[in-house]
Amino acid sequence: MTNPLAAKLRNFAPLTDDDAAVLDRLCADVRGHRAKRDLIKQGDRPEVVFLLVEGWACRYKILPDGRRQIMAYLVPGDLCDVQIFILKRMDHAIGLLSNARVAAIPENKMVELFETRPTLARALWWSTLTDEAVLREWLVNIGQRDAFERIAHLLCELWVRLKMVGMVKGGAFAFPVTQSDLGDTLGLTPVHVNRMLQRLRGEGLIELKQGRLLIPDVPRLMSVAQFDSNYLHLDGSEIG
Amino acid sequence: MTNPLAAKLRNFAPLTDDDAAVLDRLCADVRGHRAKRDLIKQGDRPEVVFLLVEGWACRYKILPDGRRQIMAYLVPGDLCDVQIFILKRMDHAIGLLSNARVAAIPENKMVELFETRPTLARALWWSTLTDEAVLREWLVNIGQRDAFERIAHLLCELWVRLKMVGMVKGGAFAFPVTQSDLGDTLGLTPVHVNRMLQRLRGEGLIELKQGRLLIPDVPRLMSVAQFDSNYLHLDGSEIG
DNA sequence: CGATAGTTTGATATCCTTCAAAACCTGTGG
DNA sequence: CCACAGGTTTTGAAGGATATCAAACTATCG
Repeated sequence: MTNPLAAKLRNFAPLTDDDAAVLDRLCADVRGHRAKRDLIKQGDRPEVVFLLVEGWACRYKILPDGRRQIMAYLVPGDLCDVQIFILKRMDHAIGLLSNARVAAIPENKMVELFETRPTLARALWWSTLTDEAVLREWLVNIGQRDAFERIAHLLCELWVRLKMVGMVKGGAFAFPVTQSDLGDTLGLTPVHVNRMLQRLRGEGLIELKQGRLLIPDVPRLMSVAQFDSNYLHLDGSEIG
Repeated sequence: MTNPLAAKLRNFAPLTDDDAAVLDRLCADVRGHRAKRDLIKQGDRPEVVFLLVEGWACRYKILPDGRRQIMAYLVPGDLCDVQIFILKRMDHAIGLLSNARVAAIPENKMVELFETRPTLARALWWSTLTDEAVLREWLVNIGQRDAFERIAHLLCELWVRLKMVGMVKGGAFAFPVTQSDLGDTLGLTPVHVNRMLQRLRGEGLIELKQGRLLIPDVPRLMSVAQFDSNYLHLDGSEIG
């Protein structure tokens, strides 16, 4: 299978075969992990950069009283924390939402790449800047939209991001996220998430079966969500 | 007055006088601006990096139907978007919450600093990483806490951040944020913000007069907010 | 000193939560 | 290959936090 990070970065700028080969070599150390395991825990000292090759993960924080907030989804092609070595301790955890294959990239390889590969370096900066833009958009989502729009908006974003790495097939993608997870990302109870998903299905906006999510009419879902993909900065891509 | 950026960065690592002088020279082009003006608008092509020297600003986004979400506060010492030149267009705006003095730093000066001043470069990376951590914590705040805790948490954060740049005097700081602004940052109506502020005052947690906010008992406010300053990564500082 | 922006108050509506239980999957082990 | 276990989804009823609307009050600034 082709490297999902390369696929993603090509949405920013073209890469040479040489660049792509460098990215492949980054993934020398790929391992399989089971769902629900933590890749890093809150308080850990960061030792490597993780690259998700297959499966889904999330950043999350647990409050003292047990409430959980998910702050990002990581899908294939996503790196976590290119710069992380500057900080002494993780202020949040990264956990797996599904079984996954994950590459661990040591600091020195990362530094070397940034120093010797300006095109790739720029593309990686682009990807961290858009990660941040996604975070900002999630804040808008929770802060301003009601439950129905919130879920719709998140699904639109995931559709675009998975499209970038070629993981949307026939308008559908694998969706290993429980309604409880959705609640913890959107600041809603699982019960209410359930009712809103029913409404989305009822209105023909999504179909959900056996862990795959189908969006029959993407523009329609985008319009109910007031989704505007600008924040993903896909200038160099057909998806926009 | 001493450069607030230098003050801030010293919470990460000690700086030499030489380093501080470099930072001072960055602020060659400082201008006064009036409250409510935008420093940059959504869709603009970024041309300079802004450094807030005096006053407050915020990042915000306006939805098509007029709802506004504030996604960050910028206080003295805060830079916006060190890396911004990689992106073609701003996906959000930066507006002033008060009259302010702002330095505009051209791209080449910024690049030069990163290439010739490794200590400062590391400190600036630290500051952008903590900006991101703040954004994540805001998501936790809106997603998981109720209105009362949300406001309390935000005020604790501002207390710490302003303390870092020496702007807390006698337990109080200037607070030019309207209740409407607060509503737009916390996903609440101004009416409800008003009632929660009354409750905070009623319980003796804050005092608010003539645009200054006093926190008589910081640990107590932190405890009602479940505030834990870890996410600000103040390892090298007394504030923690 | 008037105009404008910001704060405060009250009454009513609603979205979302809470609690509790039933139904439904999915994977695992016998 | 079936049966069971645990997690996940679904349903219903009732309560609570926050929104909405509208108006009065109070600062602030030119």
